[in-house]
Amino acid sequence: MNHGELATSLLAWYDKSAREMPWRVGPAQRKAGIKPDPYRIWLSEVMLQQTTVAAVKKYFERFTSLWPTVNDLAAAPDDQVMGEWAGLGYYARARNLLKCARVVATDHGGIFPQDRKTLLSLPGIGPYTAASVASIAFDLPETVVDGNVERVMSRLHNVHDPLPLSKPQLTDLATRTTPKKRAGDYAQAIMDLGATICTPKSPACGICPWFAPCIARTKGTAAELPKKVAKPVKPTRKGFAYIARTPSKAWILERRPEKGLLGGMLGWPGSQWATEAQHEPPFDADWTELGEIKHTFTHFHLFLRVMVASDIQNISESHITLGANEFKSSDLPTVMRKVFDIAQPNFTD
DNA sequence: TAAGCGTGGTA
DNA sequence: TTACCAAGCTT
Repeated sequence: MNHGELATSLLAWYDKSAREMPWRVGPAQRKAGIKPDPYRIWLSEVMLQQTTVAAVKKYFERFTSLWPTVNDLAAAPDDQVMGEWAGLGYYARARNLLKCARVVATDHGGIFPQDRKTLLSLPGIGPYTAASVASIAFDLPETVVDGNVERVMSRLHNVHDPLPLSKPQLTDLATRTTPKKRAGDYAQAIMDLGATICTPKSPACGICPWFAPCIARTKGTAAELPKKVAKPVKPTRKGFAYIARTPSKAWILERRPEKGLLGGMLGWPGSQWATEAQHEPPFDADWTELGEIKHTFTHFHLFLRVMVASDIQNISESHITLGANEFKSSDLPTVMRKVFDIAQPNFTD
């Protein structure tokens, strides 16, 4: 089966089984002349970076409700955007999302550039997202290469070289299969295929539109591809988190530095996170230990002992105080929300 | 260039 | 319970 036939058979499958998503313009709608909104495509693609469709849906609805256009988002306050992103993870995405929105609003008159190279120059847009916006939003024949495409290509061509070493080869194979027409539908089709049929474990080869041409299926190696370089074991770190309020019942928090872990997010004052936990309170108080939370980040496990105190007056300038009307635990990154959930019963009024 | 960067679902 | 995994980008 040649590349043209591969694309044709995949598009035929997509025409009848495309999944519905809040940001998606389906194949029937496209044929009726409906074009996607580039802002919504870009926003969804940034949210979908390393994140499941199920997790993204609520955030996408919330963001587009609050900010229907890129100009609206560009005008939003940083703190509000970070708070709305809380829980979705990879917070550099939110910071770059705002930067990108402001570049598009200011330098491009609120109109997204269409070509892949200009898109690639924008904050938070890398090779995958540039190709996905160009193809899905503008129907340009660019090739998306995400984890799904890597997996599908490695199986279709029975590539046993491990990722990420094999990525250039898989990218080349994907590029040769991308059709000049209906590139947007094709990009979504191949990712749908990876997400629903050519899954990491137990692929459903029996109902795959590429059953016949798939070499790994023929050889019986589909489920073991793609090979990946083994990842190192995650180390464990420990620390303390400190929750307290002022006499007027305002919560005492801090804004984390822009760069690094949970950059730009709200958090509770805490100790260093190290091999052994060290009690390093942010201010003198009668601290009580309430319990411990466990949280796993991309590259380490964390145990935090939750300490509480009341009626704190000696606040430093590095702290942020938020009254009951201003503070929402949903503005916190998940690890900090876990800490709050332990402490909250101790603060009844 | 390889490491740093979240979270929730799943087996 | 742990390890793996998901529509990656930045430095």
